[in-house]
Amino acid sequence: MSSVQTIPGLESEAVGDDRGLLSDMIRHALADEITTGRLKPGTLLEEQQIATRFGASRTPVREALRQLAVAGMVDIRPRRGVTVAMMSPERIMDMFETTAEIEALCVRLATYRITPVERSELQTMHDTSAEWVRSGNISAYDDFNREFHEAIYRATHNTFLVEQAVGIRARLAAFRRTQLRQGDRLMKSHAEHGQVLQAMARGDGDEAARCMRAHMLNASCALTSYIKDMQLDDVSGNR
Amino acid sequence: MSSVQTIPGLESEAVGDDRGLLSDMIRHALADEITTGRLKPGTLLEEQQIATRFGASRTPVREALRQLAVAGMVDIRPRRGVTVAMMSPERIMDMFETTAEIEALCVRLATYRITPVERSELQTMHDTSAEWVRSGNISAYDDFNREFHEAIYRATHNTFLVEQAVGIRARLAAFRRTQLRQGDRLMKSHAEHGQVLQAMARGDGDEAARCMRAHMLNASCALTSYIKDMQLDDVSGNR
DNA sequence: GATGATTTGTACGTATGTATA
DNA sequence: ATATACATACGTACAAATCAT
Repeated sequence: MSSVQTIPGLESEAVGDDRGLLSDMIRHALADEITTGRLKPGTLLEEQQIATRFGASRTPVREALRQLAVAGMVDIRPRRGVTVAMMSPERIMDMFETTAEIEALCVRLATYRITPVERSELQTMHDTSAEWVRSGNISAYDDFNREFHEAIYRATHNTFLVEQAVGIRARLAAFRRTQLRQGDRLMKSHAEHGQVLQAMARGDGDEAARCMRAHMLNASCALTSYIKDMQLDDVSGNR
Repeated sequence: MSSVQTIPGLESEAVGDDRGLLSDMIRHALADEITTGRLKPGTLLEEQQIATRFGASRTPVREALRQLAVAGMVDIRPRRGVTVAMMSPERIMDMFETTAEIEALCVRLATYRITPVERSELQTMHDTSAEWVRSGNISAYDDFNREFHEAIYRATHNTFLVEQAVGIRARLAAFRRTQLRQGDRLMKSHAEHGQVLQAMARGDGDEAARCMRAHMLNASCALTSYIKDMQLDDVSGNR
């Protein structure tokens, strides 16, 4: 279950950096727990508690929390503590719409700029994923899904855009994960990927964009019902 | 010269918070100096130096720098120091393209969702800006320009998208500022805004998006020549 | 509403790692 | 190549504010 969430700007260097900064380790750990949903919105994050948990002092913990705040994953109310970012249903929908639009944007650019090698890799990934659909391996499909979409980002050959897209996608990971369990979403998702690839193959960027937008909105709809259950936090949506 | 750059996630609370966090003050100050270009890419930022400059200890400075790193405004090389983020010409172009696409995206959504009041305000802003074009008041036009584009973001009624758009725009502020001085860019910019507004008035979101994309790319071209001069930093584009 | 406990915000000290002579 | 200098990374200490009673 390699749930390595790569949030641009939130990783210092490539893998293998074992003697990395403590604040980085803590930040990665917390970011992962937040994106996977293990740390639910509204949860208070006490510095000392986290520090002892990681066998560190408060200093690196504070730095980690401050950085997560910029990434929008936690909210800091000065002198009142840090909480996992509250996501109102409206905000979640806004984030989904933004993701859908940015993905559509990416796939349009990718259609015009993808290299033969990239196209081949993308198709291979897609074909391979059929196996996860057949076997109902949601976890594997979820991993593939991220790889698939990120491969499209990269095919834009716009590094900055890739970072933005990956960053936004990561922030919705907790919600997307469960979305695939809804009904026959897995199969539909696969089919929609196929449509996107076909439009890309025809070089029709606008159509690919439309397909992608529809794909994302379908995923969003599959999620809508679930979101309401997610709101197990009290009425403290305000301050 | 009210150059208040609002980077989403980089401000803790509304105005009036005088006894705010020191790290926030420092971060805002540094962010402003970086976005305005007063602090040039590649500049080394020493903790102690900044601390004494702000009459603070190194702790809040460190937190500020860490946060700026997540926002992509500085680069941190562990135990080697913090430098103002290097922007390669390729990266700048990537950022410009991304901005152009996101602005296009925003104006399309805005076309369908803008309220009559918002539409009126936007038109009024545009009309008023004609005065700055006539008088050649670049500073005033630059301020208006940001307001104009952000008003379009807001007209999407997607809070998250607004935050993303504003954040990306802010990171290009240093480059955009000078771009308006190029030739008759001021007048052209105004005319292009008018075309965008006309397309919006017709309810033609796709055409508005095309106009906006063209508008942004024109601004980008006006800048290309300038960017090369900006590269006064050595060949240390690598690590 | 006042007081005590807890937690955050800032300052400072020390060690480790990096750059330089 | 070794050693020196220096900046960073982390820990600890204290002050101030928030909250809980």
